[in-house]
Amino acid sequence: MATERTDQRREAGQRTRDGLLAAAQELLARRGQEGVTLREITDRAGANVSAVSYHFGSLKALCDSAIENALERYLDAQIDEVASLDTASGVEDLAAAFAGPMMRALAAGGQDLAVMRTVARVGIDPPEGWGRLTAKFQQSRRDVVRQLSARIPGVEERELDFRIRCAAGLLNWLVLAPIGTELAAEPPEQIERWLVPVLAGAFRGSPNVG
Amino acid sequence: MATERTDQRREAGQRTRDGLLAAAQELLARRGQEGVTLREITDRAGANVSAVSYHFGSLKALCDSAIENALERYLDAQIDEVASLDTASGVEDLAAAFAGPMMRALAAGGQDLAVMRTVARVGIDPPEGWGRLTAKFQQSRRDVVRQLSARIPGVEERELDFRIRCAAGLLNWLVLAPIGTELAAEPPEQIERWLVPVLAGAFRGSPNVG
DNA sequence: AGCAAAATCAAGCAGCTGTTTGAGTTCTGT
DNA sequence: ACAGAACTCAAACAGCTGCTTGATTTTGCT
Repeated sequence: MATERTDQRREAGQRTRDGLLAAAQELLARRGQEGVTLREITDRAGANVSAVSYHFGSLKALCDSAIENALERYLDAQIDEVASLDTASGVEDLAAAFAGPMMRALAAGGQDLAVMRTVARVGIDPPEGWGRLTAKFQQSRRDVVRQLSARIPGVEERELDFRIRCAAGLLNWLVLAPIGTELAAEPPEQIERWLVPVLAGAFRGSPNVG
Repeated sequence: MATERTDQRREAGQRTRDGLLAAAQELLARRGQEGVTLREITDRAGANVSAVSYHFGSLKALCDSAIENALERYLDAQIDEVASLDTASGVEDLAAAFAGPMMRALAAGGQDLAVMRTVARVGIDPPEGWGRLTAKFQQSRRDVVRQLSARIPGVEERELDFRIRCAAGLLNWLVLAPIGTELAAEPPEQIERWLVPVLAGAFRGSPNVG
């Protein structure tokens, strides 16, 4: 048979590897890096404890992988959504695009929400070595600064950057705190109808103060 | 001698009790409830491990006490500051008063900031029984809703309540996330000059959208 | 069929976790 | 002076932590 044929050993290995990643992400979202336990992950994934050492080297490495996955998925989604904005669109559209991935995950719940929670927790306790994604992270912010700068003239870039980080922080908070769960119980249209004005207002700032 | 005379035993007991509370709060602020360790607290406080059982009953009870202390100090400060607002003041003044305690703690650092971090973490992982402070917490929010409602007509109270919780979440985020540390390096006037417009903008929402 | 790589497994390791215990010290009231 | 309360302390406890080990099973290749 061709060497390209399905290698059942490697396939099974991939499956437990993915299961460990999924279980780790779920628990990271729920309790953060400090509250994650090796046995809890392996039990949930139906794997042996030594599978973690075998596939990832250590629990920390597994968590780092899970975090990196989550962060990359989120950043890609946000970068795409902001980049696809029409140049004629307003601040509200930018806010809606910026918050899009988070709002959808909030409404969807499940694993999507777990990914967002993991991302949000990383914003509080950043892992030591997250070098590979720092560039992508800063790119995302620079994209939004540019888009925002085109829509809100007369505010220097450093301040716009601050406002964007505030908006990102607020989104992270909504995903983590109980208020997010309450909000998720509302119909998705109301999430957007309530949240977008707040974000847009934060982007614009006070009208009378410089 | 009078029975009011200094009882050195009880005084010493109070001192280790307070030391344990302070150490617990410091560590709660830094690593959250999951990352706090009995021995780390007692080492930092220069006390014996069994002092925790003796004075509080358990590690969890000690943490609950520390959290309750922090939350009460914060809520009292915020309620006072918002209540002392002039009725002629605007949305920016309300935002400044609302954010006052947090902003000052951010600029001051040290133990004040640790208290705020503990408060912020509680917003994400609320302790099971925080019954005593639920009332004070809701009172604070109702006060701000009333003040905000007087300054922003035409928006229903439920939505104003949401905006206030967004503002509170943003403040909590600033205290916890690295951006807050960066912000604290700036002069205190700039913290206010940047943050108040964002909060006021979030309070007002979008001008063109209902 | 036979060999070797890939993957899984139960068992055990040292170290840390919160809590308990019983003896010890320090101070107060009588 | 003495009884007893208030407090501190070292030592031990069972249970959990992440990780390693050596054997075993499963699979692919010749």
